[in-house]
Amino acid sequence: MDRRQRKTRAAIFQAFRALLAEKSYSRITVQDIIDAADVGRTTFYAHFETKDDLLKALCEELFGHIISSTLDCTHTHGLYSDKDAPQSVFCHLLQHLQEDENNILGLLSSESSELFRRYFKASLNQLVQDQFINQSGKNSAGLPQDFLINHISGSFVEMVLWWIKGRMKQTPEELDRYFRAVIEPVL
Amino acid sequence: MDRRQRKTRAAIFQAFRALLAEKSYSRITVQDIIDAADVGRTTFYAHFETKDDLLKALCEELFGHIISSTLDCTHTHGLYSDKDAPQSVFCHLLQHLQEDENNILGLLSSESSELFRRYFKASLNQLVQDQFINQSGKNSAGLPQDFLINHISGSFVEMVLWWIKGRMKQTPEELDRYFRAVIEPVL
DNA sequence: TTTATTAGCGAACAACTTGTTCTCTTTTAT
DNA sequence: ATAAAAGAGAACAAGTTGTTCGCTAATAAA
Repeated sequence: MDRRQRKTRAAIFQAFRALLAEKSYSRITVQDIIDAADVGRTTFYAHFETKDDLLKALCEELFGHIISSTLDCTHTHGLYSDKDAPQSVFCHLLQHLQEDENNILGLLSSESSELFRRYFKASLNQLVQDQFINQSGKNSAGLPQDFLINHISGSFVEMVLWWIKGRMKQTPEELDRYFRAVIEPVL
Repeated sequence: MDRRQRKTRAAIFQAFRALLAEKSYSRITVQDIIDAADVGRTTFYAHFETKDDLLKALCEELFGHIISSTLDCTHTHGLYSDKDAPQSVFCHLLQHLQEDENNILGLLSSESSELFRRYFKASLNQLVQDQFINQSGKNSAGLPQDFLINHISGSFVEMVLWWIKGRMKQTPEELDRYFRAVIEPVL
């Protein structure tokens, strides 16, 4: 890929993140983005079809990175098979999120970023589903598998949002304990 | 209130709902609404400050109705105190949602209706919080109370969305059973 | 190093959206 | 019957979107 393209793409992403940190997605205009990124209008539309397209690309980049990195640690530890492992998959995820604080969390907490939430959850769904299918074929209490998957990833997203709104006072380890407490009983 | 105002307000609400059923909130313009409601531009802005304001009003109307109706039944049955009551609070809620299928569910499932989700969850939060505070002062496993409240209402919203996406194949009673199965263990 | 290719710039553009401000007409309450 | 309130309708500035022009500069390949 052309160096110019890389630079432009990076500039747009960075500008977009900075803007997302200060105002809600729906109020950010393409004009804002190209002003902040200091690129021409034409250039923006050469890279992305729409603003939504940009958000999608950003989500894929961020979550793709986090999830794949988390999946790596899955090969050694199961989802929750090793009950007292200091590094459960979800704890790993939370740590990543904490590290990416400036990038991701502003995004997630900003109102109306429904698209962002959707990508986050979609990534989680896949992660959880992989774990369920590869590991335990049994679902407790006759609950539909997709219901359970949805419940787990949905609860996780909700928890993370709650965490952010509360200014992230808890450590990833604490949060992980909370999450285990409400999820393990249903596994 | 003036009869004209009532009629106008109703027309706008109805037009708004119809539009929400067919396209996403973010793509609905004020122009669409006033065309569908057949009211003047001035009239719309005399009633609502912005489009968001309209959504807020609609949410308050819909959820206010459902929640308060559900709260009534709370006085007889506790949240889950009467374990096998045919009418738990959540089941009650789900039945209401099913009845309002055409109105509410299209709204909730439509993409980007983050505001709508927020109001739904805010209403639920209050409902759950009331139950928690009035009823049992003990939270299991040392989980923070607001975490638990968030977990419960968040899970409920997620479940409802999952329900809708899956074309509402389950009955409210079935859903209620699912929900109890994943929530009761943490109470 | 030269050259063809590609990316980006900047301006202009039509089409649309928003929210406001007029004037004029109709409905309502009293 | 009449004053007050609500709505219609048109016009408006300001802003947004996505596209299309040439024109310039960076890049990769020869």
